Amino acid sequence: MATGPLVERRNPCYDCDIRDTAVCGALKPAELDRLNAMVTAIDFGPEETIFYEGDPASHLYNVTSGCVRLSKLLPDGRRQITGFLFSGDFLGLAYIESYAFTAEAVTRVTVCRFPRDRFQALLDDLPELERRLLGVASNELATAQDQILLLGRKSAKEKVASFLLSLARRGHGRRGGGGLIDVPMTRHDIADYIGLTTETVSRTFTKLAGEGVIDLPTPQQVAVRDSETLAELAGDLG
Amino acid sequence: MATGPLVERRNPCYDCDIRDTAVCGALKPAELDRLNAMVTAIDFGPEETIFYEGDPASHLYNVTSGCVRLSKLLPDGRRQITGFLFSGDFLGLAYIESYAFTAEAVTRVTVCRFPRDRFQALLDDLPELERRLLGVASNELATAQDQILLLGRKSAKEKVASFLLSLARRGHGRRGGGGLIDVPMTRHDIADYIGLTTETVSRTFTKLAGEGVIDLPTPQQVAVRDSETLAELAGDLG
DNA sequence: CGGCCTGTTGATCTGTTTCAATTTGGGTGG
DNA sequence: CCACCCAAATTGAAACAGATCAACAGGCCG
Repeated sequence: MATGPLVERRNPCYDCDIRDTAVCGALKPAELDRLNAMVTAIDFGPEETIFYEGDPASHLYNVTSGCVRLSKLLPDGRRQITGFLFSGDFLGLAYIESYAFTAEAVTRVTVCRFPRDRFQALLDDLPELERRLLGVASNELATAQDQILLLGRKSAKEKVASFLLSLARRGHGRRGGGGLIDVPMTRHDIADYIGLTTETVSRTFTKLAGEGVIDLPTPQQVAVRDSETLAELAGDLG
Repeated sequence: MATGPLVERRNPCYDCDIRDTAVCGALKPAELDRLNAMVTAIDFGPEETIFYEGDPASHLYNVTSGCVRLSKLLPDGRRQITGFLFSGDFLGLAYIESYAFTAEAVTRVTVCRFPRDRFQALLDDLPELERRLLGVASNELATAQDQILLLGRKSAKEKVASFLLSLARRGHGRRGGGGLIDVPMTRHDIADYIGLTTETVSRTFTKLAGEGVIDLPTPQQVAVRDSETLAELAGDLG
């Protein structure tokens, strides 16, 4: 399980695919220059670690492609995945000295990395950016609360249905079109995200397929057959 | 279950107990005047509703005394409490049009209420305040992630231990001193917070008492006897 | 070609829920 | 002041969802 970046690139802002959707979208050209001057684009291979829980929080990140998982560990090794990030998602939003979770690449991943102190300084000059960050934080909070509802009160089937729906909505898989969901993470990752075991996740997928709600062309692809029922199973929106 | 404020008071900022600890602590006297001009202090009795999930998010709040619970409902009535708020806690942090959860008074509660639009306008002029709000959001996010870990991966006993520790740390009960924790919420509330049933919560309390980890002088008071063991059970800090 | 990781499926086990009383305690009206 | 009333809490027995233990299949890489 090697860690460390595969590739580093300077001045990536000017040909950024996601500039408008990410926090940087708030910036005027001159401001973008300032941001660009402090950013490094980095690639990570699957299973590589971006940072560990407890590391000094020296950088902020923006995911520009791929899928990242955030996780926390209990002393005995039990793992909880607190979130999956996709292209456009912000990472490292925390006014604390060290990261509260580990961030690892699920697929091949590209991130933009900003030194925290310099980003902070930029924030002082750009209330626009800070406003945007507050919006990001607010969204993440709402997402976290949906996940709390899921973990605390939903059955295995409801959890899986909710998970698939959120993937369908957020996962920027290229094939996102006709109800075909790209599932880049393993059953184990999914289990650690929705508070189940690998076996239960697998069984639930199989059962949903048996009921005609989904198809499983491959383990990494889910075709939604009956989105009506899937949404109903999910209970709420999430 | 009557709702509605018991008492309203204007210009409450000048004799505010918690001004320094709350977000308002960032303000200079002249700025405090502006805030004071838009704030109303409101009292709620136990079980009264401050706002409902889905209501237009017209106000922001600061809890100045008592205990508030935030909850979400599934269509069939299952409830998940997403958090308890105490004196000094901010409420309504959400850049969205409607509240994502219901807020209800657990005890008698006093809140300071700000109209959202006017508060927003104040924010435009006071980057200091916005910064502070970002800090609040960041803390809430970290707390939410701890709760996700608890809900997804901890046993009933670990959940209760973690809950008690967080109460001991956050609950501003006057008697907070010598390991005596004030537990203002019912077993049912606790259950809906940590993803269990009332019965399991009750049994777990009893068991912890039987093991000499805690004492239960009354259902609303927990005396920590062996904080070492309690912390170990909680697993992490949370 | 062989080994390994991921996923699936089966059989059993168990922590927690569910269902069902019973007890406790605080508030109220006589 | 006391007796009653009701909600909250506790305790017990039975049921169940999901975990655990175990075996096996398929795909990918060396």
